[in-house]
Amino acid sequence: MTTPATTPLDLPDRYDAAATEPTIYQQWLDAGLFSAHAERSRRVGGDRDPFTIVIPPPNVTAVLHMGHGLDDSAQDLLIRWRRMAGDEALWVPGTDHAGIATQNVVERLLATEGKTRFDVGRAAFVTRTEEFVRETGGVILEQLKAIGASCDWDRTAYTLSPELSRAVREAFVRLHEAGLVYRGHRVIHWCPRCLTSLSDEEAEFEDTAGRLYHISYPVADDPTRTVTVATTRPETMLGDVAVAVHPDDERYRDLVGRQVRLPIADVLIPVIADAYTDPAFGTGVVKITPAHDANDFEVGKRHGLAMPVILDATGHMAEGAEAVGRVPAELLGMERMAAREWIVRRLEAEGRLGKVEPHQHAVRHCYRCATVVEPRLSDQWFVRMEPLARPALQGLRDGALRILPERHEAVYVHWLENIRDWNISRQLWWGHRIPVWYCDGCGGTPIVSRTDVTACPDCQGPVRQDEDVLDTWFSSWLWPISTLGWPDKDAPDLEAFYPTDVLVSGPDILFFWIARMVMAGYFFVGEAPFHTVYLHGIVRDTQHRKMSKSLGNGIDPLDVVRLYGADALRYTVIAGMGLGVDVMLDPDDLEKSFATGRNFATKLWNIGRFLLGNVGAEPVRPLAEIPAAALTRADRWILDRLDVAIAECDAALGPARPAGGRWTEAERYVGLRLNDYAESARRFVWNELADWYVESTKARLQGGADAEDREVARAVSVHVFDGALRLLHPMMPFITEALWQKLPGRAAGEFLCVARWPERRREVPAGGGEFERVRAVVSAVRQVRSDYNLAPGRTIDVRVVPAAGARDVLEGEAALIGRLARCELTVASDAGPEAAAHVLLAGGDEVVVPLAGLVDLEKECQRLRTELAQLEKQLGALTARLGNESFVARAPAAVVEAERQKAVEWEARRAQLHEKVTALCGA
RNA sequence: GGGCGAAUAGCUCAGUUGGUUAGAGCGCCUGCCUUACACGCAGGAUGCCGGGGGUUCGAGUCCCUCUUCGCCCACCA
Repeated sequence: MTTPATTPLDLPDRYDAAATEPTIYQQWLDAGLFSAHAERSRRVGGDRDPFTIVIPPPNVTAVLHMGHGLDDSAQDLLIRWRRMAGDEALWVPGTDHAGIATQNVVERLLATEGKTRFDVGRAAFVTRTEEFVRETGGVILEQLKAIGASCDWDRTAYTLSPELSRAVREAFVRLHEAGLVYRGHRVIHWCPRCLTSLSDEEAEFEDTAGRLYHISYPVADDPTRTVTVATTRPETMLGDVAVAVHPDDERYRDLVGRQVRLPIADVLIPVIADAYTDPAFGTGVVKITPAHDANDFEVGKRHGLAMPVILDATGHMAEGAEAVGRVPAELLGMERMAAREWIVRRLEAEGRLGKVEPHQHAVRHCYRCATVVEPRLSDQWFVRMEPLARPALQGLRDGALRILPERHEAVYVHWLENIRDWNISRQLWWGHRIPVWYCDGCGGTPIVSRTDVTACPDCQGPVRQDEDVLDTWFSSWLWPISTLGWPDKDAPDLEAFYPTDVLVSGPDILFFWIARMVMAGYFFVGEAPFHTVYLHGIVRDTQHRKMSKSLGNGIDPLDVVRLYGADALRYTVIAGMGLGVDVMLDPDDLEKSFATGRNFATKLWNIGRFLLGNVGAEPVRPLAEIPAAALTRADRWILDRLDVAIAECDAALGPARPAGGRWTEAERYVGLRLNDYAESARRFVWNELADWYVESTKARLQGGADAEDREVARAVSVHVFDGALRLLHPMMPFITEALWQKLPGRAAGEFLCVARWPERRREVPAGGGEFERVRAVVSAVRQVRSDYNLAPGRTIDVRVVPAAGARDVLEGEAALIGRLARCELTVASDAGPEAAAHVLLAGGDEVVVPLAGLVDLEKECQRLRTELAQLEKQLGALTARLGNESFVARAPAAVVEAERQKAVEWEARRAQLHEKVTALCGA
C-alpha cells in the first residue's frame, strides 16, 4: 500500500461510518441544531417559515424495523432539506402507548408467570405495564438517532403523558358537548382473545376458505315441509330468532308469518319478510341471529325480535339473556369452533344437514392478534363521524390538503363519504380511561367531565368511573394538535407550528390515523393539520412479501447501520423510493441490498479524500472574485452542471408548501419525488464531478505549473464539492457533514446541518458548451482503444479534424484530452491517407486514430457503412415527416422547427459520413 | 361484488401535458490493481414498452378489449 494511512487532513482511506456517525450526531445535539424556536416562526412575528412534521408515533415498546427506516429516512430528508432552506424546521418525535398491543405484551409476560391480568387486578396491572414501558419503552427513539433522525428531542411526546391525556379528555368532552359522542347498544366487532371490542378498521377482512352449511328447519304447522337456510356459522343457530325471506320471493310467500322449529334448541321462530335477504344467494332463506351478526341485528331491530346471546365474551357457548333453555348442557362452555363441529354432527344425526359446500368468504380478524372476530351485542361509546367527515372532504376538494400519490385521494374520499360511526371504547385496562362517571345512588345521567369526579353532583353519593378505556387511535388522531400544546389555546407551539406541513406514512393507516387527524384538526382547531400527505410504499422482500416478524424476513436497520452506515441505509431506501412504490430488499443478502448506498458513500468519501488532500487547508478565493476569463472550459462546465443539479433537486423535492395557502392545479401533484432527487444528486457527484471534473483537474491541482490557475481550480473544486455536499446532506447527513467540516476555510462550530441549501448561480443556457466537445473526443478515443484492445498504459497518437469553428477549443484542450484518453492529440486539417480508425462525432469533429498494423480497413468501412445506412434510414423518415403536410400544419411550431433543425444537422452528418466512406472505402 | 393500480432490459424501477435513435441502478460480458476510490475505472451486450383493436401527421404515453398480478373497500348469510 503506497497510500499513506492518513492524509494531512486526517481522512482515513476507508470511511468508518461506525466511528464517525455517533460523534457527528452528538455534535449536532450539543449545538442544539434540532431544536426549533417557536418565536422565529413567521406566524408569531418571526422571519422564518415554519416547517413541521410530526412523526407517526411508533408503539412505545416497538423496536426499529425497516419500515421505520424508510418512513423516518424520508421525514428526516424533508426536515433537513427545509432546515437548510432557511425554514424553522420542527420534527416532533414521540411514541404511542398502543393500547391493545402493549397490553398484549404485558399479558404474555404475566402468562410466563402463569398469571392472567385478572389475577393481578386492574390497578396492579396498569402499574406493571407502566413499569414495563418505563424500563423497555422508548428504545426506538434511541434507535432513531442511529439513523440520523434530526428530531427535536426536547419535544418528545407520549400519548399517555399527563399533557396528552388532558388533550384526550378535552376532546372527548368537547365531542360529547357537541352531541357527537354517544352510548350505543348494538352488535360490534369483538375479539374473544383480547376481550375487547374493535372498530370497523381494526377488524380486518381476510379471505378465508370456509363452508356453507345447508340446514333444514321444519315448518311448524306442516310436517311435510321444511325451509333450508344456508349459513357459514352453524354454531350461531341456537341464537336464531327468525328466518327471513325476501318479500318478493314467490317461493316462500305463503310461509311468511308462519313458524318454523329451530333444531336442537327446539324453539319456534317466525318466518319474516325482509328486503335484506338476497333471493339469489344460497336458498334465499337466511337465519336471523341478532345478537351475533351485525346485519341480523338490524333486521331484529326492524322486526322487534328478541336477541338471545349464546356465546360468552371468550367465544364459548353460553346461555345469555333471553337464551335460557336454548343451549344443550353438553355444549355449554364449549369453544365456538368445537361447538360448530358438535352442532354439525348433531344436525347430521337428526337428518337436518343438507349439502355442505366449500365457500370462500371474507372473515374479519383482530388486527392485533389475528383471532377471528366475533360479532357481539354490547354497549359501547361511539363518535358520530359524518359531521366530522364533511370538512375533511371539503379540505381535500378545496386544495387545503393534498395526498400523494394522487390515487389515494380517491380512497380517502370514498372512505369519508361512506363513513360509519366510530366505536371508541375498549374493554382494556391499558389506555385513557373514559371520562364518564355513573352514580348508582340516584341513577342520573352519566357525568362526562374534564376532571375526575369523586361524588355525584346531584346526590353527593359515590360514583364509579366507566370501566372502559379509549381506542388508542382516539389519542393518535389528536397527535398534531396535542403534541403542540392543544388544548391550551395560546400554546406557543400551536401558534407557531400548526398547521404542520407534511405527514409521511405508509398507506396502511390512512383511515386509522391520517383521515381521523384531518377530522380532528378541523373540528378542534378549525384547520387541517397538514397540507400534504405523502404516502410511501412498503418494504418487501425479494418475493414481494411484506417484511414481518412472523415471516422472519425482516431486516434490522441497526445491522445495516453497523455494517454499512446510516447514510448507506438512507441513500439505498430513498433512491429506491419511487412515489408510492414499494421498496424491495433482500433480507438474506444485505450486501447486495445496500451496495447502492454503501458504494456511493465510499465514492463520495474518496472524492473528498482526493479533493481535500490536493486542495489543502488554505482558504480559497470566493468564486465571485475570479474573473470569468480565468475559468477553464471544465470549470465553466462543472459550474453549469452544478446549477443543473440544483435545479433538478429543487424540482424533484418540489414546493415545500402551497404558495397561496391552497394547492393549485398546477402544483398540486408536484414534488416529493425523492428518488428523482437522489438520482440527480448522484449523477452530478459521480458521473460529472468525479468522472470528469476531478479527472480533468488533477494536473491543475497537483502540478503547480501555474500558481494562478491552481487557485482557480482550488476555488472551483471547493465550490462544487461544497455544493454537492449540501445537495446530498438531507439524504446522507453524516458523511456529508464529516467532509464538509474539513473544507478549507471552515470555522470551528460551523455545521453543514444548518448551512444554506444551494442556489443556482445563473440560468443554465441550453446546449452543452465547449467542454462537451472535449468529452465527446475523449469518449471517442477511449472507444477506439477498447475496440482495438489497446493496453491502458500505451499512449497513442490521435488526430482530430475539428468541425468549423471548433479548432480553438480542441487546440486549447489538446493536453487535457491527451491526459484523459492517454493519447498525443494533434489538431489536423484533414484526416490523412493512411489506415486509421475514424469516429465522426455528432458535433462534426472527426477523430482519427492511425494504428499501423492494427486497424482493419475492412472493419472500419463496415462500421462506417452501417452507421451511414442507419442514419440515412432515419433521415428518410424525418424527411418524410417534414414533407407531410398534416404534420407541418398540425404539430406545434416548436416541434416542427426542432425537426427541421435536426434534419439540417443529420444531413450535414450524412454528407460527412458519405464523404468519409467514399474516401476511405471507395464507392 | 365495487373501486383503484400495475404490466418497459435478467432483477427493481424512471419515462412529466402524445413529439429526436426508450433510460438508471443492480446483475451480466471484455479489458484494466491508471499514485481518490477494485465498494473502483474504461468499454460493451440485452427491450415486438403484456396480447389485440382503435384515435392521431405521430402512441411506451390517449381510448376500448383481453390476459396476468397487486392493493383498497364491501352487510350475500
